[in-house]
Amino acid sequence: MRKINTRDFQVATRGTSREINRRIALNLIREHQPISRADLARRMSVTRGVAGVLVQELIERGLIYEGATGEAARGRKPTFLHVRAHDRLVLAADVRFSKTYLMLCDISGRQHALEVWDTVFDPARFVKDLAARVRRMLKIQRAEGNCEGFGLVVPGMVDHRTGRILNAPALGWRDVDVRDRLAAATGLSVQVENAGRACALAQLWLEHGAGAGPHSFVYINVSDGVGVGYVHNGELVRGRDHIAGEFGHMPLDLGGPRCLCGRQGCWEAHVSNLATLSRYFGWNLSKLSPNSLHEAERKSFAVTDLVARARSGDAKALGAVRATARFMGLGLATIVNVLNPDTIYLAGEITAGWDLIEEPLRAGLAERVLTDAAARTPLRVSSAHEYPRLRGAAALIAAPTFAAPRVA
Amino acid sequence: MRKINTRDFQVATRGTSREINRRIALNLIREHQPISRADLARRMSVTRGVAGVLVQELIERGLIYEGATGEAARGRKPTFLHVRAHDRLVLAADVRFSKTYLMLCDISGRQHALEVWDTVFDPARFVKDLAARVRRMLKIQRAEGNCEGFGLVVPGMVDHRTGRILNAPALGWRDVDVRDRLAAATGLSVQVENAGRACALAQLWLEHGAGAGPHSFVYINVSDGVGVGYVHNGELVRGRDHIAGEFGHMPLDLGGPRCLCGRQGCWEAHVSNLATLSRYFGWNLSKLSPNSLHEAERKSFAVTDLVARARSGDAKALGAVRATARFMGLGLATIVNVLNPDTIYLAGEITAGWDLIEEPLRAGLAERVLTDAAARTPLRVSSAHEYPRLRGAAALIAAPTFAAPRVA
DNA sequence: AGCATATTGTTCGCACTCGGAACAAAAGGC
DNA sequence: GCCTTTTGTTCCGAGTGCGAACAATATGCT
Repeated sequence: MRKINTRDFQVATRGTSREINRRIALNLIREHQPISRADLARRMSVTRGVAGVLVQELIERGLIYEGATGEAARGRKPTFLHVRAHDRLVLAADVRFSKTYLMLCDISGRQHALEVWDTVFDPARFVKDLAARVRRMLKIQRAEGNCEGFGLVVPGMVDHRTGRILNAPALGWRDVDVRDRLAAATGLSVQVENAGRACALAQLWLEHGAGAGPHSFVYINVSDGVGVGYVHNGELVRGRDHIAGEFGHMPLDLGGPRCLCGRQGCWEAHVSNLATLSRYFGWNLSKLSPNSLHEAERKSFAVTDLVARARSGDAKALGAVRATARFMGLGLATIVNVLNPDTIYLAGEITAGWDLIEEPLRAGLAERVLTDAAARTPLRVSSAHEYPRLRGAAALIAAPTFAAPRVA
Repeated sequence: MRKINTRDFQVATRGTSREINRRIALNLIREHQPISRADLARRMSVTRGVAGVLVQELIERGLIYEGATGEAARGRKPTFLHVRAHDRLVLAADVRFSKTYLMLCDISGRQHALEVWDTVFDPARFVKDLAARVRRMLKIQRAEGNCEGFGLVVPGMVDHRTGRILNAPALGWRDVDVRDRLAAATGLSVQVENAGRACALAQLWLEHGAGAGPHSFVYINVSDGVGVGYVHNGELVRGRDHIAGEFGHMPLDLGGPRCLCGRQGCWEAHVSNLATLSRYFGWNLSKLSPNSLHEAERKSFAVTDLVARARSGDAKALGAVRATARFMGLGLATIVNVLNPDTIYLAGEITAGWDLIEEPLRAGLAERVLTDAAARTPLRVSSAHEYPRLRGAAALIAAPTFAAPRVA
């Protein structure tokens, strides 16, 4: 029951019905491939005649192709249809504090090439360097002129509409225009997005069996900070100022531990990797410099190691991990009470110890959730796909092909 | 950029384009009435021929009517079109702890009749009594057989799809089916919804100039508890278990004051009328019975009186009101960080003292909001329309006439 | 081998849609 | 009285889904 926005609507033309049905057909083929025209017609509840025309148009536009002939118990054998994906390439990049990742993949997220190097922090040099690597990668992979776009993922707040990076503390970037500069330097259409939201997009568009997945969910990545992406009705929620989903800094405890953002008691200050390690080492957060986590990293001791110690019988490590888990649950309770999503996906180093943390996490959740049904909200550790952020960057480019047409 | 749900989609038929454009036309007429066919055609960017057909069909369906002839500087004078509203009646009821309200109004929310009486708490007797009053009201108003539906608003969690009231502590109702019983007793189609969400619906569908209003907003009503409705993209967010929007019980302070829900530190426990009065009278919340608020009511001293005292120079009253305002701002900060709505509407007794509370409220908001832009999120005290909950109940029935058709 | 049956995929007429142009109707200015 | 302007209607054309008939292709039975 959506209200029509009378200041921004889309009148239906003669071609609107076709447009709608073509998109539906494309998505059904994507999720049930290989599939015949007749089967498609049955799934859409239209005649085979209509399905045939839709398929013809999708083939002409290069979105699908005819494959082998299938088997049938009786009657004429069907010709199978497939979505054209393996030769439709996109570029994806992920800028992090330590490293920058660049991947060439197809629109279903299958990797063709990958390159990793130390992050360049100066925006101008960053763009120049990245553009050069892009050109080289496209040349080596013989993909010049055959790349449909470039998705860039950044740890920070991003205005996806204008492509400006509003604030990325880990990189020291503030109000930097990366999209247009990168587009000019590479000749590609560039999309920029925040890391947490990108992961949610990857989950929505690229996960296997995504058709059967929920259309309203929250994706939570707990690592240096807490990255969150909120998808409602198959649509990423970005918000008026592009900050929607910033659950990391909601307070659990106004007088609680100091957060890197300068405030006290943020959820992030209770559950980030730094918070978990601090519990183990007895660090005093309010006296730590913002770079302490990277010091710990340099000492090459991360949450993954802490989980390993907890697993091998270190009671103090187990205690630290489970304490974090309880606070994770308490924060999730607010998310459940407020957004009441179909599913919550969890990611981050600490989820490697899911068997250790599930019980205290669910206890924390149950402690503050309002109904029994809500306490049973499915929690799923994000499937172990590699590079969810890069896949999200790819989804930025792939999604428009498959998305519902804008209507009414 | 919405993903098509392949398990629940709507194929376009021959009539889909017409359906879409008819709805757009209806909404444009509603928001710009009186309006001519030619003007409608210009606003829709279609030819006058198409607009003429759409208008003809809307007239045949009884949704609009032709009114007077307008004036024009030159040329043939236009015939004005209006949405038919004044003779399309709906019933709206609002059940509260003290009183139950029943209103007969038209689909634009204009009141025709109103009745108020002491709430009956036994569900069976409640339904029987309410149905009798409905019949009488329809008879007196000569509206029998001319009422398009019945919207019921309840203080508690409601499964809008099945019409079951899951939990309404103020009424002592738990898992009660009211909709079907009420539908059987009155012969009307009945819709049930939670109070906070109903207010949001009223704001979305019935406010004057709603066409110019935001399509993503949060409506917050602070009174006995905190009622919230969240509208995203012109659509009310209800959630998997129909609890979405329960911001009242997010923690500000895990060790904070005890809440009526049994937990500690909920936002509601900091800002409800009971919390505000407790600050003034020095009550100890953890020792209060759940009915303390009603005791205060019986003493006929409410937050409205507290605001009056604050205004007349009672420093302690002013302090209590402003302390609540700061906590309201702190909670709003989480809402802004998480949903980042276009606008936040505020309602409740304490907003009567908006000039007193705006400054500490905005200070609390700024304290925890992540960007300057977000701190500037428009806060608007809900326009002083009477009975927002009853108007919300009416909107439950009126909305389907104007909502966007389901497509793709 | 010949025929019935079953299934896939195509083709055609029909009713419906928007889009554009021509038209009639109604008003004011000269 | 005629021109100009604006509104509202009518018509035909091109594009749509829908149903039925059709051709193509396979299997099973006699």
